[in-house]
Amino acid sequence: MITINAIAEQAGVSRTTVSRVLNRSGYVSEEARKRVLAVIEETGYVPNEYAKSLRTKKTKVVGVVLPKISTETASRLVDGIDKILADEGYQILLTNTNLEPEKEIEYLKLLKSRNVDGVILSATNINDELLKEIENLNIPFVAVGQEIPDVSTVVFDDFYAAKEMAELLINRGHQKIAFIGVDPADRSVGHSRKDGYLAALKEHDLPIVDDWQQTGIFDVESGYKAMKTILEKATERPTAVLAVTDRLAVGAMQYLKESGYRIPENIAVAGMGASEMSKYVSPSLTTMDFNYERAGEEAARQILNKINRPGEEKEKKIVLNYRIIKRNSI
Amino acid sequence: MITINAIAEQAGVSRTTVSRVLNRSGYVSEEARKRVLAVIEETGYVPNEYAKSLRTKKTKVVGVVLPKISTETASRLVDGIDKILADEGYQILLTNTNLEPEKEIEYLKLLKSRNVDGVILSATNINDELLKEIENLNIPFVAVGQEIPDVSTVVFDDFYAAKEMAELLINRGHQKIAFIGVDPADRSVGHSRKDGYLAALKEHDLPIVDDWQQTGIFDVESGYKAMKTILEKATERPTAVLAVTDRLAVGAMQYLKESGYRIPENIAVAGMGASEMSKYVSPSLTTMDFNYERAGEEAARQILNKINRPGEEKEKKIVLNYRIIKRNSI
DNA sequence: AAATTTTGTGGAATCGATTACACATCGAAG
DNA sequence: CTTCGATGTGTAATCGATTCCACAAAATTT
Repeated sequence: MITINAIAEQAGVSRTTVSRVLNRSGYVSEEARKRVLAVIEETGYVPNEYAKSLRTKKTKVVGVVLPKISTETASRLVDGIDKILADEGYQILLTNTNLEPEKEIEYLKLLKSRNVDGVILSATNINDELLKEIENLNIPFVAVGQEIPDVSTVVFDDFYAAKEMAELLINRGHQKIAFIGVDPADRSVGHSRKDGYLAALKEHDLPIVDDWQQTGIFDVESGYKAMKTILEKATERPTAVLAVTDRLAVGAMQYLKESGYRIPENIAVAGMGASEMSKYVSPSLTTMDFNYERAGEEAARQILNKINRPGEEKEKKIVLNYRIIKRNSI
Repeated sequence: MITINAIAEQAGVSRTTVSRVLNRSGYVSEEARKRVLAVIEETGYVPNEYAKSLRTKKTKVVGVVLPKISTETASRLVDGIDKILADEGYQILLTNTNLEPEKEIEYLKLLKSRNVDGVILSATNINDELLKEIENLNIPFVAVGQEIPDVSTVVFDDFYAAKEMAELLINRGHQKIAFIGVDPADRSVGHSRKDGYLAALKEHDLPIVDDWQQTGIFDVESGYKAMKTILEKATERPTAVLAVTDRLAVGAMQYLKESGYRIPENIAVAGMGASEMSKYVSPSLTTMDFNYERAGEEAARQILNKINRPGEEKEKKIVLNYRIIKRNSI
C-alpha cells in the first residue's frame, strides 16, 4: 500500500504539505501543490480512510440495520437513504438481522465499534434490551417504521392507514370484514394496523369475529394459509378481507382464486404497502401506498442533521402520510 | 469514547494485557483476565475497529457495488452475499451506482480507500476504463453477472438460457417470435440473451424480423411500450414474445391484456428472472429462474477464499445453471 | 527601516489499537 | 542447585493519516 509518506518523499516535501494539498487546508505554494498532485496522479495514491478516521473521528459511514434485505420495503428504504447520503459523500454499512432480535443488539454494537457517524434502524420488534442499547449508543440515531420514545423516528401512521382502509371497505357496503395480520410484537404492522381495523369496525358497529382474524408472517404463503383458515373455520363467510401487507393479500387472493371465489364479487381483498406486484396481479390489488423511499430520505436527512449539528437537533418524530390506491380487488 | 487505555488503567494492567484478553492471544493469568473482562462489561467498551484495522490491515468489510439497489435481483444477490459473509464476521459496505458508469470507477476507488478486504461488483456495462481500474485495484475482487477476462466471475449462461427459452416457445409450435431486450452495452442481459434468441431462430430456420425486436430499459413501463411498438409496427403479428426480464414481460402482458389479446391463446409471453411477481400475475408467467441468492453466495465464497488464501486462489469463472419455470403464459 | 502580517513548510504529537521484544517469576528437569 | 521452558506482564514501536506549533521568508504596513 502506498502511503502519504511515500508521496511526500517522491514530491520532495513533508507529509504535512501533502496533507494540506489533500485537504486544501493551510498554505501551500502553487509549485509544491503541483508536484504533489503530479505524484498522486502518477501513483494512483488514495488516502487511507481508516488512518484518517482514527484521527478525525469521522468516518463518513452510516450504519443501516435491516430486518431483512430482500424485501421490497427494505430495498426501497435503502434506496431513499442512499439517495440523500451519497450526495454528501456518505457510505452505507449494511447489516441484516434476518428477523433475529438478538442480532439487532449485536449489530448495533458492531456498528459502534466501526465508528459509524450515525445509525438508521429499521426495526420490527422493540424490546427493553434494545432500547437500553440504543440509549447508550451515543451515536446519531434514527429509527424507521417503529415509534420509540425519546428517539428520532420516521413512521407511518399505521393505525389510521389501516382504519381508513377498513372504512373504504365499509363504504363499499361490506359488513363482514376479515383480517390477516402479523405478530403484534411488531408494534406498527402487527399491532397498530390491527387496532386500526378494529377501531373502524367498532365505530360502525360491525361484528368483530375472532375466527375472521388470522395471523401470518411476511410472505405470500402465509397469506394463503390464513385465508384458508378463515374460510374453513368461520361459520359465516366474510365478504371482504384486509391484509396488512400486499404479500399476505396476494396469498389470500391466490387461495380465493384456486377455491373458485371471484374477487371482488364474492370476496373483496385489500392489501397494504403498494408493492410493485400489487399493480399487476389480477384483479389488481387495492392497497395503501407508504412511500418507503421517502421514509429513507427523511431518515437520512435526520441523521445528517444530527451529525452536522450535534446537540442542537432534538429528537423528533416524522409521520409520513399515506395514500390509498383503489384498484379492482374491492 | 472509551479506549483500551482506559480499560487498562481501571483494571490495573497494561493495555497489552487488555489486548491479549480481547484477542485470546499470549498468556494472561486467570485473575487478570477476570478483572479486565469485568471492567469491559461494566463500561460497555467496544474496541475501535479503525485503530485495529490500521495495524492489522484487515477490516472485515467487503465492498459491494450495485447498479441499482431497489431491484429484486440486487436484493436477492445481497441477501446471498450477506448469508455467507455474516457467518465469517464480515460486513457489507454498500455502494449504488444508479446505473451511472462513471460511478463504478469512483466507488471502486472509494472502497479501496476504505481498505475493504474485498470487492464484489455487480456490473452492467463493462468499459476499458473500468477494466483498468479493476486491474490495479489489487484487492480480492469478484464480478457477478458479467464475464470479465482474467477476473473471477460468477455468471449465468445467458446465451443458452435465452436460447432454451426461445426453443421452448418453438417447441410449443410458435414460428413468429418477437423479442424485447435491453441495451446491448449490457453484455449479459442485453447482448448474450439476444444472441441466444437469434441463435434459436436461426437453428430452426425461423424468420428474423427486425420490427419484432424492440429494446427497453429495466422496468415494466418500457415492456409495455415495446410490446405496443411491436404490434403497431409489424406487418405480421408475432404469436409469441420473449422478454429478457420479467418486468419487461409483465409490461408486455399489460399492454396485450389492455388491447384485448388473450395470453397465451393469441400471443404467448415468456420472461426471464423468476421475479416473485411472475408467479402471481395472470396468467402466471413462464420464466427462467436464475438463482441470484446462489450467485451472491458463490461470489462471497470466492471472495473469502481469496482473502484467506491470497495468491493461492486463481481467478476462476463460475457458471451457474438456470431452470425454466413453465407456467400459463405460453 | 523597523514592525507586523501573510505565506509556506516541516517537526512531532496524536488517534486507538497490535505486537515484537525484553524481562521477571516459577516449577520441573538435569 | 543450577538450568531451562512455560507463564505472565509491560515498554515501546508501529500502522497512516491530521494538526498544533515553531520558524523562516516574503509581503505589507507603519
